[in-house]
Amino acid sequence: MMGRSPCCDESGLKKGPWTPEEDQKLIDYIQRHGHGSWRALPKLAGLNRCGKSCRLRWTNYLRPDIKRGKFSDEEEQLIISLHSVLGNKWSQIATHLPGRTDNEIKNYWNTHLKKKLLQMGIDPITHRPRTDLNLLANLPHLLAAANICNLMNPWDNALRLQADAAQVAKVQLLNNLLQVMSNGAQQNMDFVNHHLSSAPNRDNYLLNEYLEPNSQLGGLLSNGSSLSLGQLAPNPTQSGFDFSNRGTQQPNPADYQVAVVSDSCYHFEEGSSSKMVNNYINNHDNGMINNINHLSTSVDLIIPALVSASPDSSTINQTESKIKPTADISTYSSTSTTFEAWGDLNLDDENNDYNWTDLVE
DNA sequence: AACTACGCCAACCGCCTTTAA
DNA sequence: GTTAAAGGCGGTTGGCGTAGT
Repeated sequence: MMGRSPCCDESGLKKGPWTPEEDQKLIDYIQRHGHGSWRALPKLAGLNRCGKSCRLRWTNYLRPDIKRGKFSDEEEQLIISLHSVLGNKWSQIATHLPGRTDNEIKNYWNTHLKKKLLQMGIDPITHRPRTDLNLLANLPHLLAAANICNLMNPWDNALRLQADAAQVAKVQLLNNLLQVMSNGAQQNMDFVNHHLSSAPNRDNYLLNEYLEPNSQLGGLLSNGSSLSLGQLAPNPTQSGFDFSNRGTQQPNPADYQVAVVSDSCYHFEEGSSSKMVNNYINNHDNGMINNINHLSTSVDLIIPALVSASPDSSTINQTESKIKPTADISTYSSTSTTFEAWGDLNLDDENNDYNWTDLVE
C-alpha cells in the first residue's frame, strides 16, 4: 500500500475553520458521552467533519482545561529550557506546561521565542552562542542591548543567562585574541597554543570559527584596540551569576554554578569540578534524582578567564560517582567543558521549586 | 482609500507509532 | 506474527488582521 489516504478524503466533509455551532455540537456530545472513537464521533454528534478534525479541535481548542492568553515569563523560561534539552518535542514540552497545547507552544516558539533568541545572539537550535560571522558585525548592537537590559524589567532569567553567557564568551574571546595579536605576551601565546596546537578537538573547531578571516575583526586588530568586560552590563537580578567586571582575573570559586536546565537535566557551569558535581548530586537533589544515566560533555562557551581553574577531566572518577559518562570525555579538552548530568526524576516531589539561589555552590 | 507585506495561529497534511482484531 | 485502524506528532499552510506605504 502506498501510504494511507487522508481521513478527510471522503467527499463532502467540511474542512477549514470551525463555526460556533459546530463547536457547541462537539462540546455537547463529548460532555454527554465522552469522545469514544474519534472516527465514529462526527456522525454521532451530527457533525460533517472527519474524526481527526474533531479530535484536533477538541484537544487544541475546546478542551475545558485549556489555558489561553499570553504566555507568562515563567512559561517562556520553561519552554526555552525544555527546548534546549528536548528540541522540537512539542508534545513532551507541553506536558510540563499545564493547560498549554503542543500546537500553541510550537506556534509561540516559531513566532516569538525563536526571534528573541536570535536577537540576543543565541542559536535557537543549539541554544549556544551563534558563531556565524554576522555576529561580529553585530557586536556593538549586542553590547548596547546588554546595557539596555539593565533598564528593562527582567523578562526571562534563562534567556538572560544564555544571552549574558553568549556575550561574555564573544567579548572574552575577542579580548584574548586582541591581546595576543597586540602584545604577543608569552602567557597569551601559551593560551592560544594550548587550544590550537593540540590534537583536533571541539575547542579548536569553535576557535577556528571565530578566527575565520573577518574584516571587522581585522580592523579591530590593526587598531590595537581592546574590548573588556567592563563594557558589558552587570546583571543585578541574576542572583549569584554575575559575569560583570570579571575581566581576566582568576575566577572566584563562589562563581561556580550549577543550574537546572529542565526537570531532568542539571547543567554544571564550566569550572564545576567533578567533586562539586558529585557533591551536588549527593547532597542537593533531595531524592529527586534516582539514577544518573547520562553525562555529556560539550563545549558551550570559551571563557578564557576560567581556563586555568577548570578541572582536569581525569579527576572525574567514574567508580566513585553516580555519573556514568556515555562519551569518552578525554577526547575533549577539559579546559572549556561543561558537564551535563541527566537523570530520572522522582516526579512525586511536590516541592519542585528550584531556583537559582538554591543552586549556587 | 486602496494596496501590499507581514505576523500570527488555527487547522491541515502526512508520516510514525500504538492498538486491536 | 500480520494487518489495518486509530491515535499521536511535528512540519506546513492559508486565512485573517494589522501595519506600512
